[in-house]
Amino acid sequence: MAESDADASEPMLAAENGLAVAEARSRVLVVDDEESITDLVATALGYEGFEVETAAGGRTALALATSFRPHLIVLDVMLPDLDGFEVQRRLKADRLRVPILFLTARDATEDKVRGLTLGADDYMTKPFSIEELVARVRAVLRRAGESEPDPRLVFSDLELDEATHEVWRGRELIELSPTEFNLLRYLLLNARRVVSKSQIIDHVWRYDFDGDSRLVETYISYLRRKVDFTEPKLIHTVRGVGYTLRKPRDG
Amino acid sequence: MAESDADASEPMLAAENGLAVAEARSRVLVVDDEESITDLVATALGYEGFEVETAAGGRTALALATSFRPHLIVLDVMLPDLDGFEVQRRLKADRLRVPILFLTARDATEDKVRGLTLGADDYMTKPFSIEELVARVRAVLRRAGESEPDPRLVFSDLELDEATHEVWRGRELIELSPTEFNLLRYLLLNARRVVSKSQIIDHVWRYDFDGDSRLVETYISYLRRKVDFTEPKLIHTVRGVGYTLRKPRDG
DNA sequence: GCGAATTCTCAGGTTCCTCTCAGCAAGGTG
DNA sequence: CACCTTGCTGAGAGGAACCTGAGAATTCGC
Repeated sequence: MAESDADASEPMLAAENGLAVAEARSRVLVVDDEESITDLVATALGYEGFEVETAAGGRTALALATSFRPHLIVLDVMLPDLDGFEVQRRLKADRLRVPILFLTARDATEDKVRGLTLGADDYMTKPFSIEELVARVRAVLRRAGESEPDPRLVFSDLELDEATHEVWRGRELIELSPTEFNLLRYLLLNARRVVSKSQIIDHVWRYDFDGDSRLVETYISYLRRKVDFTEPKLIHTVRGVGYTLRKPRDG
Repeated sequence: MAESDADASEPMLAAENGLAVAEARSRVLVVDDEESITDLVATALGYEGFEVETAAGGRTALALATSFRPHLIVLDVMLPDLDGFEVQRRLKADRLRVPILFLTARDATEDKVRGLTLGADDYMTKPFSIEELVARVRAVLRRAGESEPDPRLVFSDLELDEATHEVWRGRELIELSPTEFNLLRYLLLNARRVVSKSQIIDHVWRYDFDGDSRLVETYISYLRRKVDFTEPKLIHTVRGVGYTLRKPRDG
């Protein structure tokens, strides 16, 4: 009986699947007064391997900024006590240089938030999709110099660059709409694994989407036409279960 | 990039039964107001080696959550007192982080259940099949306990991967329909053990299936044609009793 | 605000799957 | 062997899951 239960000393990186290898866990602070939002974001980021702390207001956030020392703050602009910009100002005043990903209501913004994308900071409008949030968190950390995985997702001759938002099939550059891009990225992140339609909806669509999950079929159809027009076919239906990226035959 | 190499020559030394390695018994709490359901699920999970407790309502469930300290809760959404989501909310409020597998009626879903496949949680629609429930319970526990390698079931040169839904016989990739896949998984889980046709119906088909158990013969026939076309034959009939996976030599 | 791009809904068509049945094969028993 | 029981498998009806084109609704860019 070989009892090597200690630890799998062989990291055995999952072959083709470019799945998360042990990175030094980045700490993320999530600030929003709606608990459903902090829950959602914390769950998603926690599952992605981040160390997460949450706060419901600006003052708590400032306190945690010094004790938890996050590498990034996901910060709602609208807060009951101090608004997001005020939090940012005070952090700067305290010489705490930490990049911020702002969350804002869909309409309000435009002017105030513009200019944020210049520095290390970025912003997203609510409601957002989980996959997009995760992608931006990684992007901001990458810009800020934290070590983050290569923003290139590759499977067979299909290639997606998160930084430039370009997609290639072989030598051909493909134009995708935002949703198509996000769906393809999700499939690439889970290459070879079968993902169900509800998983897709949960990750790729905005969290307030309440339509039919059959919409996924339509977008798969779009993707097939745009990126899977050639052999080998990569997008496969697993009837009754979901979809998967897979090389046909002797993968 | 070279095509996939490696594997292939793996010695396949799971000669003996690739059956469940003894895990520290996980505790599962099953909550449903129909006793027939809790009975069914509790029996099945108990037989799979889980320590099981049941509750008929939300309040009892909450009480047991603290005293029984389950690793996972199988929770009906529709309950007489507190509904499933309320239970989830209160657990969170109490800082009891326990993953939940929700059970919902077949139609009701889509709207409220959305978002559950994000983190550790998951859901199933009623009526379900026992094997699928067990598979999901394991999947959720695996996710919650941090990633184990791909859940592969192996017997002789027959191999089934639950994550990618791929089935191999030797080097050949096999296409299976959902029911065929579930049946084969059940046989693999019970490798070398003889399972009767009624056991198969009870575990692999939805619990409200009321057809003839001779249907199993048809599916065994399909499986033989697809995965047992070569020596050594692995699927064997035990006349008057049932079926079993077995290598011809031993017996 | 207007046109264009994108997202989403819907329904017809298609493919594949499930399940039933019937006739034949194989094992068991007198 | 004759007979009976049990299992095997091909054929096919009906249905479920899926695909895709067309167009309505929404959002975006200017």
